[in-house]
This record gives sequence, structure tokens and C-alpha cells, in this order.
Amino acid sequence: MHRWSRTLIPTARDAPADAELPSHIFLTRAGYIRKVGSGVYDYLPLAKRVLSKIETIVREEMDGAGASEMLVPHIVPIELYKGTKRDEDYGDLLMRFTDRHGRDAALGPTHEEIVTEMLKGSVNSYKQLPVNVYQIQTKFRDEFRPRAGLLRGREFIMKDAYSFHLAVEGEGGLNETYDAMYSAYENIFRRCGLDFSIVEAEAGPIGGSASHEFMVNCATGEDTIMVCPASGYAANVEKCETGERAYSFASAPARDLATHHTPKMPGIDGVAEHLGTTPAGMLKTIVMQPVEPEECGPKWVLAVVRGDHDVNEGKVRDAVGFAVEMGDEKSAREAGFSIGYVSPRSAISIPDCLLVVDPDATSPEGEGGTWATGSDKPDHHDTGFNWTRDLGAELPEPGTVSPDKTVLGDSVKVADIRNALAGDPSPRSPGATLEAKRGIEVGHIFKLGTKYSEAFDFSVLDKDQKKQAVIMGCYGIGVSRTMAACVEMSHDDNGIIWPAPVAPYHALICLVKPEDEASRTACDQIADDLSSRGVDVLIDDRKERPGVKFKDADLIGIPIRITIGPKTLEKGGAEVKRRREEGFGEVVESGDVSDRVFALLSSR
RNA sequence: CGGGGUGUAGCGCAGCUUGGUAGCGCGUCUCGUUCGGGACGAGAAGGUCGGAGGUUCGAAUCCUCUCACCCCGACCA
Repeated sequence: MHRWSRTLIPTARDAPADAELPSHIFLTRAGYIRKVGSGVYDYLPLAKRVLSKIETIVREEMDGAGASEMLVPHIVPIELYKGTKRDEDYGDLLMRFTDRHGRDAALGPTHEEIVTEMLKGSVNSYKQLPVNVYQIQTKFRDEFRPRAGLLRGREFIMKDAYSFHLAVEGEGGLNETYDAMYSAYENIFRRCGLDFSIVEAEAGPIGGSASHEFMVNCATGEDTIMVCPASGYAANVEKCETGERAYSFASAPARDLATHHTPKMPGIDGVAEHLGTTPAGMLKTIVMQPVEPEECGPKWVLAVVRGDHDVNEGKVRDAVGFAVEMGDEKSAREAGFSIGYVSPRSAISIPDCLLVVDPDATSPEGEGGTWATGSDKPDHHDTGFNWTRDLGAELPEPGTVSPDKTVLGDSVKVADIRNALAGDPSPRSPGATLEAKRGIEVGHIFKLGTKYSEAFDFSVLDKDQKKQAVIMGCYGIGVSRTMAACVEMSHDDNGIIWPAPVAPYHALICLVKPEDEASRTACDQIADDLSSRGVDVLIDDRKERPGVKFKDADLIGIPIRITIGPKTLEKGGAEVKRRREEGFGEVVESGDVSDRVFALLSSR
């Protein structure tokens, strides 16, 4: 139980000019957070209470799922990152500094390395596996452009867990823990009162294979996710598959190939306008190359998508069977590519090329059967390009492309290689189409594999006395971001509306007239009653006008407001109102208030 | 890292073009009247105008350098 006059809740009528999103505006105005520097915030008492409640839920579910809490240093010697090259991969995101002895260190952006080191030093038998350890700690990532308050700060609070296994499958295997974490995360976010989606995701710079993201559904979210309403399939845009799409190269050309001079037109929009077409009437040909050229056939991979679509590197990788990256511009020019003006014909004229075409880039929609494309010479584009007439190579027969199928031609493949879009066919439910939604990522679980254990030479002897690299998983939750996401998801024009499980207090007693003896007596009795039943109570005992108190009550968003004043006492008790309800609440007899509050809290 | 912008009282802003010794609203403090949805009146406190250098009799204002912060893009938990 706290009294407003004795704690620190500096509410403000105006938000700082740079606050744009509701979570940033309200958390600041309601006295939860205060900016200290770019992307760095104070957590004031109200915020700390919310964070603690989220952390408690996290701890209960993590412990319940067999994980053990620990804590590693915030500061990590830079050598640990060199082992995995993440000092380079993270680049400037890694906040580095040098101590008085000239030793380089970093503020941990996440702690795979240091935890792997820790386990390596303490686990050397398969009998000690599996193990799953976690911590809740401040992380630091030196974002170039922090924004949106707590949603993308530089310093943030994160729960990160790391599991270690001898095998992927079976009892004690990675998948078992991964599944346990999956359901623990579902429990955590459900208990936090969040509306969320679970989506399939690429692994990102952290490395590894399978992963899922937990996204709070929210229109202001920074991430786009694709969902199939029929099957429940959901994935982030980078990962999202599309359903079967038909393709055919066999359209009859209605016009001849013609070359146009298109100097100094960087964007595809500008070129399309100049040629009298739209980006959807053009082909975009991206020159890519294998990451490890020695281990695969072709030197170059040309990915062709429609002009208004985006090539997806991961999908190209899956289609060709080896990892690819954007082609190095210098060596691509040396090989003969007119970067910026490449057409699919370069795949035929330049040796060692593999051509991969997205179904939507085969036969154009509408009349004409031809595309606008690059001319394979600087400052020129062609119109009237027709695959069968103008490519000069054998093309695959018409058919369909589904996520698990790649159609092979001699030197031409057709495959899903672009980012999914709203309206695309669902990969899981024939006839349904994908929808795009926005979300805020609050949790992410990865199957890491052996990337870190191999880098740190962390292996154990198995039953057959064979040395085996330990298999890892890692599981993160943005704790401070979860707090902000709650506000993004649940607020109105007047302020925050906390879900009860994470609210800083369950009930706010608004003393209309704190100097009134009878009010104070009733208030103390009700507060004691509630506290003894485990309800967190904040008493607004400030000598303020009622209007100010009600405005502040709405701002800070405590789920239940109990108003006590001479008028309510006259009517026999106190007014009880939910934050999410408008107007006046109901007057409840003083002795019944705690029962009433308890009932409201239990009914959500 | 590209493009744009802003630094003046705790918060929001004006003043800068055309140099003359700093102002408004909110908040804070005192007194009085008010008292269930951000009251009213009277009074008060609070600023090396981001920093350094320069021009000038005189700089918040003009010039140079610097630092910080923000927005869009790229990137990203």
C-alpha cells in the first residue's frame, strides 16, 4: 500500500515534443519513465512495479518449464565476441569501451558467448545435460537511431535463456525444451493480458535455424506479419511462404523488343514512368553470388521478380540450395553485368549463371505478353521483352510453384523467391489469402544448433564416449518492451488502461477530500481490507482538486478506481469503477468494497 | 551512414529575418475564494539563451567551429 503524496509519480499535462507513440507519450506523461539520454530512460516507481510484475510472471513460467535463473556480468570482454566474429557482425551496435589497463570490453547486447563459456567451464559430461539457464538483465545495443521511447531504446531489460542439449530429438533434446519454452511464452504473454500472434521467423544475425517470434498485435507495431485467417498460419514477412502460384512463360508477344535511352534514372518508379509502364510491368533482376563459391556450381545467381516485388534472400537460398548474398558490385561489373540495367538475358550471355524466376515474373498480367526490363548496357532499358522469344534458352513448362517445390529447367528455375504480400494465396489453406498485420516483437525463441558451442569448442562425451558439440537453443523476452507494448495495445485518449496482472497497483483509492476525517477512516479500513487480501493499493491522498485526481487516475491507468468522499459516504460507502468504463461507477457499501473489487479483478 | 530540423525556466513554445541587455502558457511556491472531471484572483521564485571562438560600442539574434537531441530513409530485439 502506498500513498501518492509519499511516492514519486510526476504526472504532466504535456508530453515531450519528441514523443509520438501512445506508449511513449503516456508512460512519460503518467510519470513512469523519464528520458536520460538518447534511447536511455529512468524507470520511476510506477514503471518499476510494472516491470517487477512482468518479471514475476516470467520467472514463474520459466521456472515452471524447468529453467533456472542465474546472472552473468553486464560487461563482456571483447575476446569472447571474437570467437564468434560477432564483434564484427554486430558492428557499431556493440557498445565498446576500454578500461584503464587498455582492455577492450563491451556492454552485452545479449549473452550467448558468456553463457556458453560459463557452461563450458562447468559441464563436461552428457549426464549433466540438458540444462536451461536464464537471466533477467539490462542489455545495451547502441542503435544508430533509437526511437519510440521504450520500444526501441538502446538500454533495455531482457530475459534471455539458453538451453544446452546432446541431441535435437528425443528426451532431453533441443526440441523438447523448445516446445516447453514455446508454451511457457504463450502462458507468459497470455498472463500479461496481451493479444499476440506467434509467427514463424528467420533466425537473423544471431544465427541458427528454426525460430518463432511472439508478436503483440498492434497497428503501431514496427514489424509486418502475414497471417492466414483460415489455417492460423502466421509468419513474419521475411519468412512467410506463399501458396501455389501458377506460372507460364508461354505468352504471345504483341510487340517487338525495343531499346530506350534511360539515363540518370535511379528508381524503378522513374524508369517505369519514362517507359510508359508501371513497376508491375517491369522485371527486376538482382545479381547475387554464393556465399561459399567453392562448394557449389554457379558463380552467379540472377534472381528475377516483378518490379514492384522484393527479392527474399532466404527464399533464393532455399530455391538454389546454397547460401547467397548480394553480388559484389565491382566483380559483377568485371564479369560483364551492367549493374542497374541487368536483364534475365545476362544469365545466358554470361557464363556460370543460374537464373531463378519468381512465378509472378514469368508471364505478365494483362495484354501484350511482354515486360520492360534492363538492356544489359548502361543507361538503357528495353520494352517488349518476351521470355520465350527473347531469352534464348529453354524454359520450363507451364505449371505451378508451391513452397516445397522448385521447378527445374536447364539453366532456369522457377521458385517462390519474393517477400509475401497481402492477398497472396495461403501456403496452408487452399483458397484462402494472406493478410498483413502489424505487430511488436516481445519474444523470440531460436534453435541455435552448434554455432556457439563449436566456436567455443564446447563439447561433451556421450554414452559411446564420443565427443559431441553441444546443441543450443536461446529464448528472449523484451521485458521493458513488453511494458510498452501493453500500453500500445491498451489505452484510450485519457491514458493507460493496464491489464490487471501487470498494473502497478490493482486499485487506486481516490480520496476526494483527504482532510475529511470520515473519508480517511473509511479509506484506511478499505485499504487495509484490500491489502490483507493481496490487492495492491495506491491511495491518492494529495490535496488536489477532484478533477485533477480523476484525470491523473485515468492517466496512470490503474484498473480499478475506488472513490471515497463525503458524497459517497452519504450514499453509504464508496464508488467503485473500472478504468475502462466511462462515467460514474457504482456506489458500494464500505464493508463490501473489497469483495466487489476482488470480484472485478477475478473477472478480468 | 544519406536527407531534413531543433537546442531559450521543470514541460510546451515565442523572440532571431531587421543586433540594444529575455518573454508567454502550463507547472512550482505564498495568501484568499473554490472543491466529483486538469478552477479563479493577487503575489513570488526560477534562465551563464547547448558550448567555444569571432565580428561589434553592444550578440539569444550575424559568422566559424563544436556538442547534443529529434524526424524521414537505410538498419534493427
